[in-house]
Amino acid sequence: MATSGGAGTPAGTTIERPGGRAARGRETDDRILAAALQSFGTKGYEATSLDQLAGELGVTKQTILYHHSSKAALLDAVIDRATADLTATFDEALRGAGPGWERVEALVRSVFRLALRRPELLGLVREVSRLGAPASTRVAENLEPMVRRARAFLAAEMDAGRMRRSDPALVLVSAYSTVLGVATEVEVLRAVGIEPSLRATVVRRRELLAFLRSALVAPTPS
Amino acid sequence: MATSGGAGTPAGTTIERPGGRAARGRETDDRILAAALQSFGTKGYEATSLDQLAGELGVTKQTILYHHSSKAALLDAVIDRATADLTATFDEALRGAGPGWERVEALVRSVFRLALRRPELLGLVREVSRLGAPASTRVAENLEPMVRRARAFLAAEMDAGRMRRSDPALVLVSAYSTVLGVATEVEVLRAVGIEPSLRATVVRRRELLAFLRSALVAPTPS
DNA sequence: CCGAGTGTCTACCACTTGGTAAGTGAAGCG
DNA sequence: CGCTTCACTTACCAAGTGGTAGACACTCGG
Repeated sequence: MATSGGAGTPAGTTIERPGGRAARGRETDDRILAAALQSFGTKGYEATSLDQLAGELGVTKQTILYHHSSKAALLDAVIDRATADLTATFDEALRGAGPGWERVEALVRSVFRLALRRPELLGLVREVSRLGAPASTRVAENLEPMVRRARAFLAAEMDAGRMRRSDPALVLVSAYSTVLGVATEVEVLRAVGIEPSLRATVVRRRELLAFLRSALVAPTPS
Repeated sequence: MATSGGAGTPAGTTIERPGGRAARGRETDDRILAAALQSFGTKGYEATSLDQLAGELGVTKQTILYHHSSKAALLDAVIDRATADLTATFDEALRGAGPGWERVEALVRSVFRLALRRPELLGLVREVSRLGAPASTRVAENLEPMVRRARAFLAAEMDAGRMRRSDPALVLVSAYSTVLGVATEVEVLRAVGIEPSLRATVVRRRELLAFLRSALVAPTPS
């Protein structure tokens, strides 16, 4: 019932906003991308159908295919937007942070905030890494600058003797897995008897930081 | 061509083995479960179709549905088998291990061996935790004894002062995420420039153990 | 006011999905 | 022998899947 047919705006009434005709298209595309990100990131790519996506938007599937030539192309666009969001978020978080360990803390805080407020972003990363190439390659490329900076940071900290010496790339993967896991693996947490709640999440973040700190920071030569 | 029609055994020739008629059914079901585990664990549940699964087995889809009333039921059966395998593998690994940290090492070694030899097992765990209930509940229930033992182990080590004191459940999740991530997240590893190879895997395991050891073991009061 | 272009819709399409109904052949049992 | 049961098949089906073709409405530059 009326999933299509312009239920959003009264028939014939086209809103006249600055930008005019072309702006409506971009606005629709924005909504498409937002809904697709939500669905891909939480339900998964295969489990999301264009029909159902269109239904949620009050639009027909063909409108989606007008803006993105195929489902795969839509995923690419979603990835681009999501990775841009991620980079921006982390840049923002790091802008205010001081040097050294503070930066790690800022990043972890940022991830936990994302896990609460925009779980679909982290979900998409997981989903795409599961899907493999070519989608995963795209994510990797988009995040490459961030990854490189992170690796350089770790290397510098190790050189300065503030972090335990080892392969920065491997440490990065370990830390990544740990953080993303603790922040997002709801089912695993439930399995060990941790129900999701705001209070519990704060505790979890604190414990995770302690875990990471022990794992990374060089033993002080007292 | 000839995906169906008993291409496996010459028409009319029914193998007369001890066990006879009823044993053939169990054998087919074994092959079904093995193929389903493989596909669910590597390609994913939704990305696996019964038709294609049947094709690989040289059997019709209806044969699968004869043994398992639905795709979901098949997943349940696969989960039961996989979790039993996992439990057996880890029990075996722990049987020979000594006390304390040696047990963690034995477990990590075990996970890495699985990642190389039976990646579909670990893949299924990831996949199911992604799918959520009711499948994830089943995994959780099946692995509950193991989880409980692990938590008790951690608690005991902390009590004995050999491990850094903190919430055993949270430490378990952290360690779980780290180990499974480093062992199985091929795409993430590729993203930081680590191509999968046997040599690299050994190095990865050693570094991971160092990472875990720093994270978990209590600082010796020297 | 006209023609081009943009954004969206209706109407299809070929194909695949999980699942049902009904049957077939062989083995086991009285 | 006939009857049942087991293992499996052929033949379908309704409901989706991603994707194409073509029309319609509406806006804007000329």
